[in-house]
Amino acid sequence: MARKSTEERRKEITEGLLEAMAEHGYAGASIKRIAARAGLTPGLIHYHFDTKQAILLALLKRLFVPQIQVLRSLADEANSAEQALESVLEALLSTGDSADPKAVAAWVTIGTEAIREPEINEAYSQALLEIEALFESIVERGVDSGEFDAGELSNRACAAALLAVVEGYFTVAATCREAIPQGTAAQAALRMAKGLLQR
Amino acid sequence: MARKSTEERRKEITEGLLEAMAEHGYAGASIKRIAARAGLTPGLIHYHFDTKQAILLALLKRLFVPQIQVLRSLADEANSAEQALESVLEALLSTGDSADPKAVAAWVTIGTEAIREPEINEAYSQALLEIEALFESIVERGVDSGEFDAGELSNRACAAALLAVVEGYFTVAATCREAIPQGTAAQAALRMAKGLLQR
Amino acid sequence: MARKSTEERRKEITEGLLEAMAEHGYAGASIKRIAARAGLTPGLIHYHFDTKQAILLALLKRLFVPQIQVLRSLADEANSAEQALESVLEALLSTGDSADPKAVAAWVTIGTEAIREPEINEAYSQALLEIEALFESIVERGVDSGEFDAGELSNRACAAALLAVVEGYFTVAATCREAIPQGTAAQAALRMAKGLLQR
Amino acid sequence: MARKSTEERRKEITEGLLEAMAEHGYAGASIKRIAARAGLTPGLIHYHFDTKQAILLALLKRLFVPQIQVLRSLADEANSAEQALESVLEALLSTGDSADPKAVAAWVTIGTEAIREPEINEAYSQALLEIEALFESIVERGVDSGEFDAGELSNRACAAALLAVVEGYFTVAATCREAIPQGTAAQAALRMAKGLLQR
DNA sequence: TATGAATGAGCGTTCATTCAT
DNA sequence: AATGAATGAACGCTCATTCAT
Repeated sequence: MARKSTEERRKEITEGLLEAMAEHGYAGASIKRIAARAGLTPGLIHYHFDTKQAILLALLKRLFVPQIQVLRSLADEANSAEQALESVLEALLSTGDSADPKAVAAWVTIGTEAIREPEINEAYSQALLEIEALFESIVERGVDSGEFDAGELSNRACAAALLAVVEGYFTVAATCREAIPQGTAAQAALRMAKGLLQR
Repeated sequence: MARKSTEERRKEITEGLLEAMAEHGYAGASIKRIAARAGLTPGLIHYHFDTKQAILLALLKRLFVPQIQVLRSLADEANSAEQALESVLEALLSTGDSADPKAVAAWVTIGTEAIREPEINEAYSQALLEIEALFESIVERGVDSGEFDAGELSNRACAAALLAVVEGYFTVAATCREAIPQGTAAQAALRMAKGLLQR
Repeated sequence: MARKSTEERRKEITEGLLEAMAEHGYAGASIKRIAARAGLTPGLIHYHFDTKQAILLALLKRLFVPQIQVLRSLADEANSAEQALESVLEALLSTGDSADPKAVAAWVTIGTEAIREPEINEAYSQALLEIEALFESIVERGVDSGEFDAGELSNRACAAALLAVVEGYFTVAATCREAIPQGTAAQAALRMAKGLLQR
Repeated sequence: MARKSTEERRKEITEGLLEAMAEHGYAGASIKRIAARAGLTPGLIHYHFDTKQAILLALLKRLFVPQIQVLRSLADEANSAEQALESVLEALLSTGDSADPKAVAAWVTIGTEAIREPEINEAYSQALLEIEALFESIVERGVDSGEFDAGELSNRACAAALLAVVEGYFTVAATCREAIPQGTAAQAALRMAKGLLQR
């Protein structure tokens, strides 16, 4: 086995978990399977990660961090709150609707682990809260500019609703793709968002 | 141990799975733990269920069937499509928002198992499709009566969006309750639904 | 595999540990080896014992409890403190000197585990303290009757010294039998004991 | 890392084993832990020692050789056999009673490894036999000078008894310090030795 | 000398399932 | 209908040792 740096190996291993998890779930993604997917020997996994959970946390980070950065850029570059909303939902849901199914399945699976593993919960909750905060900033911008009106709801409650829409499309896409008419997720979400925030 | 009918035992066992799953996830809900929660001996579990997966399917049914019946009644009894929408969302999301967290966690967990277990997927997908069909019938009723206008979206796409909202609130509630301002889920969902379907 | 009660199995398993430990030490006495010695399958070990350490504790008890009972009887039945001392040392050291080498090796091995495992330490310490207490009661009896005189030492310090003699013979017997001229342990120990306690 | 001579490194490594063993026992003293305690990298350990067992042998030597030399000097410098006995027991048991607990624990731990590892057994046995020989020479000197009388026991049997006392105090001190009233070990041992050898 | 990635066997433990009672 | 002992495979993880660098 050619020697590589820990950073390279860690990337390969999280990728191995992604693939193993898509096929077998988290519990079924055994160290042996992760290793096989990554083309490594099982013993090496624990040289680079202390625990299996640590791999999951690394995968969560790898899925989330680039995504949230893209979303923030899109929001920043938009000329209006409405445009920001549109491009963020588009970015999230053309993924949720049609793009990398493995990543979506992994995201949903991580969410389920987060229900009862405190450390996973902390990281996953933080991710959800960052997405929510992004939505809230867009809502606030729209309210300030007069584009939006949250009615009786707080900006935060609106942001939570938008977060729920996105997470919900992920869940449905991962479990019952046929329930979502192809290509309608982003459009329907945007329509709901505008309805939620209309003057 | 006094002998009980198979039906009573099956109910106790699915309840045991619900509780064990809330604490340990599906993989962690061992037969031993399920038995302990149900106050039974491990050997008895396999007398009433062939496999662990069969218990999960029974739990899914137990969670879903009464719920969909209630929802259908609410929709039928409503005087308008809008009122049907309101009472259905209210029924689903006052649950998703504040009611039995164990049931919500179990539902989300079952969804994740459905990603890769064909038999679970079939049952879970059918459940989602039934909820979607209910939403679609409400949308159709509203469109027919002139209350709603789905715009460029098909009735089905609108129903899928409403399904996503509900599932999304469940997921977020199960993993990061603090992300949802208390008591706003049903109201925000209704606002989105009306925006989605406004004339 | 014929079905037996837990109590029978637990006895077989502690016996398996005794034998595996004599040959491989505690760390080397793997569950697999214990099972093989006991003629059981590995999975069954953990049905009857929660942890490997629990087996060690059970073995400690099995080695110690009958022994201390015998010693107490011997002391009680003796007509004088001197005779009590003689029969107790004889009982301990004809064992330590020549009898079941596996049991002696196991005892010494358990002692070493007791250095750093708190639960083992508690049980092993209690065993040592019970032996010491027995010696102390004999010393006290002798002092009271005028047979013995502990000089500047407390009765307890004398008991500790006697305990050390016994434990020391065990250790030397387990590691370097040739260092002890055969059949001299009990006699030499008694001579030392009398010297320690002479008027 | 500045390069150091092999001899210095070997000393650091045996010291690392001593500390790791005090906390985790021999089996639990992994190369990684030894390296960490010694402030070295794991790979380097096997540059200086072929096997883990070789480190244990080196540690045994490091603990034993300086000690036996001191003891021999003390015996040589004494004006009488009795004085020799007194200073040797004092040197051994003010250690066993109160001094470096890590070294005592390590000594006892090495003894247990010696039960079943032939190479360790050889080295440990030799150490015990050298201590015994020292005691035997003191006994012989006393018998020759008329200070001592071994009675029916051989000089060797007396030496073995003294060895047992010392080893026993080590064991008890390592496992159940509270069993030994502080500061009494050397005094009680000497009283026993004199009793053993009295005219 | 020194590093730390890599190996593969083995560890204690858990598990769904079976089945004699 | 019920018990709980029994099975054997698989689990996450640790390990002494090797070796390319």
